[in-house]
Amino acid sequence: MEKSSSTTTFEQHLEKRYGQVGEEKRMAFEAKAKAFAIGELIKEERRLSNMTQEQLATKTGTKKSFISRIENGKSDIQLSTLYRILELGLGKKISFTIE
Amino acid sequence: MEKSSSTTTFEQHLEKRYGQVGEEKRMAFEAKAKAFAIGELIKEERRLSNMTQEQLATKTGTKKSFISRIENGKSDIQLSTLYRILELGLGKKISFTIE
DNA sequence: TGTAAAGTTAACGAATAATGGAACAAAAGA
DNA sequence: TCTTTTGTTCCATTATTCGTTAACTTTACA
Repeated sequence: MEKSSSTTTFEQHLEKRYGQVGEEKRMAFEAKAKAFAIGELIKEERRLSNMTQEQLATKTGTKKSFISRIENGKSDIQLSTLYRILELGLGKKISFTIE
Repeated sequence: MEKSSSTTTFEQHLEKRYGQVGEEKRMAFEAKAKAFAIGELIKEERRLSNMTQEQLATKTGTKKSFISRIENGKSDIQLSTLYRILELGLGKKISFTIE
């Protein structure tokens, strides 16, 4: 069920999570859904690394409560936070694709 | 000189801008350099779209001064800001790759 | 050259992310 | 079931982005 490594567009995440919806409705929760999608990605990677939220938190110098909020898309995090979690915490390389 | 569309890792951006450097030195300015790299990406895309900072700012509901700060890596922006600029402002789709 | 357009920087409040702690809920194991 | 681990939510405080104006610098071009 877990993907081991992936390129995931936000649209794909939306699709996977909410299914096909109208363009208008989509716009409504897009921002929230995107934050959620990033969180989902982090959660997946963390689990693949066999880490608890607390371990990830310790490694990135924060607390498990913060990790939880991020994974559940409840925080509009800064780019540096994203890097810290993914690279420092999970040892992953992250890159952007713009098209 | 301008790339029309691209997948760019932060490392590639670092290489392009600072050349090969020692691992320790790199760590020192990594965060700053990454913010800068994102800014560079945005600047490239904006220029390819033949827009001024002011036009981009208007389109995304902010001011040119803020766009300038972002493009020059002086602000550790939030994810929502990144989407707003790239998608709403420049009509680009952005996706992440984690490896 | 001079002038206007485009871009940069500083400074300021307002909004909000980041942080830490604690209490609670859910999941996993014995 | 009981116990422990793991994860979630809430609260208060601190730190920083965001939005904005204004002044300054650089670039473009007649």
